[in-house]
Amino acid sequence: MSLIFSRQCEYALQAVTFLALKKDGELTSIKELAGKLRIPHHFLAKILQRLSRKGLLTSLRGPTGGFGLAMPAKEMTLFHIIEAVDGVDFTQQCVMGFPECSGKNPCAVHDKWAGLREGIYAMLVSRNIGQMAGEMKKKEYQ
Amino acid sequence: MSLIFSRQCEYALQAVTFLALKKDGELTSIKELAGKLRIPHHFLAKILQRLSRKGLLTSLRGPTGGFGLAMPAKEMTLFHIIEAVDGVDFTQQCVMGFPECSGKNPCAVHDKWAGLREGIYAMLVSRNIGQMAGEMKKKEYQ
DNA sequence: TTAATTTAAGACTAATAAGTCTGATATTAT
DNA sequence: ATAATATCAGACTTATTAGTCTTAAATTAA
Repeated sequence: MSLIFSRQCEYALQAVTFLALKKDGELTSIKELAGKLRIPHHFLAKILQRLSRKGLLTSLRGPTGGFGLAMPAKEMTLFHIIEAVDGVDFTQQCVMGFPECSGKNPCAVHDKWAGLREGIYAMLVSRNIGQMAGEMKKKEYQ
Repeated sequence: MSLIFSRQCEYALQAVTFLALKKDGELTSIKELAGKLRIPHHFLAKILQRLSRKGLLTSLRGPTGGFGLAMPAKEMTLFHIIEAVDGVDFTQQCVMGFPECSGKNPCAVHDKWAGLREGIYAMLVSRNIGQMAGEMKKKEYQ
């Protein structure tokens, strides 16, 4: 299997995008999120709690409780989420896994990959959750 | 964790590159490969057998036996190896994992990612094992 | 022919990611 | 106060990937 981000990370992005569609300050329960996004309830809970501890979400217990964005959606980049959930090791290692590969001793795709990776990074820091949510709204996902 | 290719796939690329450094038609044992590349012997065996079944390597049993490339190194692309080991699902799915995301109904990074993915694909089909091996030789890896 | 060496094959274990379950704690409304 | 509802926390199970072990079959050389 080839992939870039973990399933946890994908779920995180989807959940946060969903939250960005809500009114400012409004809280959404795990139950609603899990139901709408078809994500296992308790699994999603762990992910949201993690984002909460990282300061990306706010949470409140009890009835009327739930989760909400801890900052304006336009300020929360994809990179924020990915960094919090998966970490950013992919910006370091050799794609081909050659142990000796480095800037001083590059493999044959080292420089090419560095360029592509830079492109991925640029995408992740330039796109924000607000844009993701905007596209959702436009296409009438919900 | 963020990654692109599985460890099996990385090992495969390294092993095939090593084989490309050998004289044409020369066979190399798993023992030598595993030792030089620091890959678990039996794990590597599975990988090489798979590449063999896929027609990318030739193999021979017994003393003086081993594995060799089934085609000229210049004709074997990175994509050949990756396709054989990991498959090429990454060329299909939405990076963010949005289930509804498609060409008709793109997420906010759909088109941007399509471009980056195309760049990755282009790299994989344009670079061959001969080039990887050439870089190895030049930098005196062995 | 026999012993040594190597790939072939598949069952087995270990590590990690994904997902489930249970109980505690906080908050709200009755 | 009490019941209902929600997050919080952690142990637990399942699925997948990584890695190990054992035996068989093929090939070579003495």
